[in-house]
Amino acid sequence: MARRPTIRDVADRAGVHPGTASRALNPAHPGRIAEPTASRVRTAARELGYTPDPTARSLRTRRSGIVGVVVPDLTNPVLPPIVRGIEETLWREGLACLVADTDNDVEREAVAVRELQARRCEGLVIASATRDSATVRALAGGDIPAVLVTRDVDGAGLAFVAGDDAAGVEAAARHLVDLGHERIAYLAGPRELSTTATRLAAVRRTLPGATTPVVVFCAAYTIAAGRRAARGVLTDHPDVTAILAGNDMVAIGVYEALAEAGLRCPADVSVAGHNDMPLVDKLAPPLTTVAIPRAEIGVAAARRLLAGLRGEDEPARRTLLPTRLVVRGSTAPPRTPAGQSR
Amino acid sequence: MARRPTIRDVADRAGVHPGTASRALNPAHPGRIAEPTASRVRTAARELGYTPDPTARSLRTRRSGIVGVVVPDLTNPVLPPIVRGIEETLWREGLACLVADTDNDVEREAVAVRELQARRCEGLVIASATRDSATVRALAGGDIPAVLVTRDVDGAGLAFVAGDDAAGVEAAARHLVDLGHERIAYLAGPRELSTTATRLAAVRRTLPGATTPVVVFCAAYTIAAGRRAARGVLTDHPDVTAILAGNDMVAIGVYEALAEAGLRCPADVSVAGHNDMPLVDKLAPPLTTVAIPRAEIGVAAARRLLAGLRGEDEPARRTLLPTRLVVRGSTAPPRTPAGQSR
DNA sequence: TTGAAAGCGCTAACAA
DNA sequence: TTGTTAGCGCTTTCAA
Repeated sequence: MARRPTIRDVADRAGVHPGTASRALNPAHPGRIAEPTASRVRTAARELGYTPDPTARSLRTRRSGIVGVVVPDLTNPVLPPIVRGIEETLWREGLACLVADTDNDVEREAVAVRELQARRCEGLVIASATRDSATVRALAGGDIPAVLVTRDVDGAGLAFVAGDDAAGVEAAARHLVDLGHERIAYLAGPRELSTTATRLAAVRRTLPGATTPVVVFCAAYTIAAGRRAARGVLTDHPDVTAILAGNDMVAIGVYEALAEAGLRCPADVSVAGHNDMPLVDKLAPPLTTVAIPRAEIGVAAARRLLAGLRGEDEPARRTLLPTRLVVRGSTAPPRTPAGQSR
Repeated sequence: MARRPTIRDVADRAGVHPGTASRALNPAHPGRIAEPTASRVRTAARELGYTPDPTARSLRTRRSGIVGVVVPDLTNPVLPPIVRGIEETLWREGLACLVADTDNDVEREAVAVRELQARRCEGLVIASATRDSATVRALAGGDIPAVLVTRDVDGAGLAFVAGDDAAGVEAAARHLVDLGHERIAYLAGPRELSTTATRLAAVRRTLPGATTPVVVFCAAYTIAAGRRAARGVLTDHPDVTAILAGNDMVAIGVYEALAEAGLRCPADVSVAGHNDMPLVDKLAPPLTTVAIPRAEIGVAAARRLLAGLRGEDEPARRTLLPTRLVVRGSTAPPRTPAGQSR
């Protein structure tokens, strides 16, 4: 037999009707099957090496067994572990992941979601390109469940799973204050990301009064943007003794700006980042940063989606997983007495 | 209309038969359609917001429009850019990627391939867990085309796309020799990977005679394995003045072992890596390494698969893309006169 | 050039 | 408990 076996072949071999064979192979469905019959069918299926055709099954059941995963940039080290967590968890439940990389482009995000829906995916996990994505917002109340990871979208009202950035940033800010820093700059990420707002709010909340931070927004979460922003801060606010960066890439940009300015870290300026991406513990100096539970975020997002697929109604709209401040060599007490400029 | 429009709805609206509507929407097929009719159908489709159901189409055409991408570990920084390149290229051709992460486990690799085939994927792009994967070997001469990326499988005879590691390693080795190093150690990767063999062979070819290298295999491409291997080398061969590492993670392990031993890089020992992974240019010292064209490898692999899908017969079984030696601060001339021990 | 009809492989409602 | 029948939405032969 050249073509692959169908349910008909199995039924013939077991001497039953295709419908019966189908039921025998898909238990727990309406219409119990006598054990001897079921066993005969299973044997026939095994002998033939039968695997149900997912396409035909999908057409009939209107379930594709496919979940769409939309990410802004697979190259961003935060995302692969998350995708991995999603993928493993879903795969274990018999769901396959179609992954789409939008390259941080809203247009491509729209195309990806449309394409995914055309392919009848049953659910979506999305790390959106921007916090005001119309595409994502349109998903709310749609016919398939969607879960946002890492990046929330304003007013979408969708399930959201991420690390508890606020707590992490708060710990980082408090750490700097405890070291004795009084002039702290915060290099926020790009305005179009929800993470930027979350982290910035946490900083503002944690550094009140005397230690009111200098805040500068970076155009992107990149080394170059961080370097530019840090240059500005060092020029305009020479009394700053600590810089809290929106993420690790930005923090590395700060390292570069400090080197350019002939300043040393942490002797002259302390620096802290966010994400604890690979190798930041090997930098000179090793970077103090906020570690986020990447794989767990992926797993939690997948679980949340599975709950949505089962029709469970929003048990928890927001799931924030614990983050952890990792203190390394880039933060130290300010060298100069408080209040004194360099 | 609650349900999504079918070809029937389009046909009704255009006042034609479904078969005609189908042909009008899929041009270049047998049976030309009169332009006015075609135009009417297209308008109707547009007005209804019709998108063909990929499931039904698949069932009929026996083409799923899905390609399987199997990777050993999405967390390995080499892979995401490759996956991205594959995914973008394929997506542009209307093919979607089902991504499976095998966690470097042969068993899971087998399961993933089986599952992917059950889902009727039309082709596979695989970075195999090991160079002797029976699963991958079984794919040769199978009914769907498969392309190997980065990691080859012995005797599989499948299309293979990767960076030209041999040339890269050769350049690195020659660089060390040119600097004046005469005792060079090579810390090879795990034996079960084809990259290990390729790179090692290149080293052996490049360092003949007097500079015959000390070779040690690492249990894995990790920092810890690199550290262990380097410790051994430093103890057993104190005259070694340069260490070429199987990849960047191993090189970082070497950095650690040197620090433990109170040796400095590059003053006491030069170190070079492979892959040019993110941030190795920010290490202390910045790592000399071989850069591989990651995204391009992904694109090339996808193109190769597309060729296979079109039935083009093996235009080029092996595609090796140019690598580039990036010289940074971790390599320098040996401090001690040649032949003299530290 | 278009219509008619069949069927991809499966499952679910209904009947026996 | 099992068989019968119909049909998911599409494409593609065959006829007209």
